[in-house]
Amino acid sequence: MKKYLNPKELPSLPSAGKTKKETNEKVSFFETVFKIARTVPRGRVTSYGAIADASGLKLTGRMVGWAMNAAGNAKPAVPAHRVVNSKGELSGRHHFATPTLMQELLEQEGVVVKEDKIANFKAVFWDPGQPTPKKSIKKKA
DNA sequence: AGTCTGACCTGAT
DNA sequence: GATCAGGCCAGAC
Repeated sequence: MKKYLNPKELPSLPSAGKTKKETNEKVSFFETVFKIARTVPRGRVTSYGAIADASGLKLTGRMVGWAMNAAGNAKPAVPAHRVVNSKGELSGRHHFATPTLMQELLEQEGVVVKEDKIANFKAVFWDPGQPTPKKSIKKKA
């Protein structure tokens, strides 16, 4: 539930990367997430958790989704539409320019979306940490 | 410095 | 099998 009683605006969003001192060479985890997100080939989708794990950092699914927010501001554009939750649902579709844009983009890439969910999620799933999917979607350590 | 949020995930009931 | 609750890290007020 949102407690934003004050309609000031959306909850502060990091400046798409350079939140602190951009003068510092230390890059934000945002770029890391973007880089992995771009690793997903066309027609494939991945999950937030997978990116978080593949990032090598201690990032969690929330951080990934959060970073995806800045994805729209990142350049080149990050294929956030290829990133869904572990259930294969287009959880972030509502955050796109239009709630249907995400599905449209996926369909354009050949991904079958049904009821805001990836039809053959297991089939189109792509693990950034394991580019050679055999059969197991879960890649427990 | 403390609090709250966040496009989530996993385990437990 | 479905629903509930907790936990996770990082950033902004």
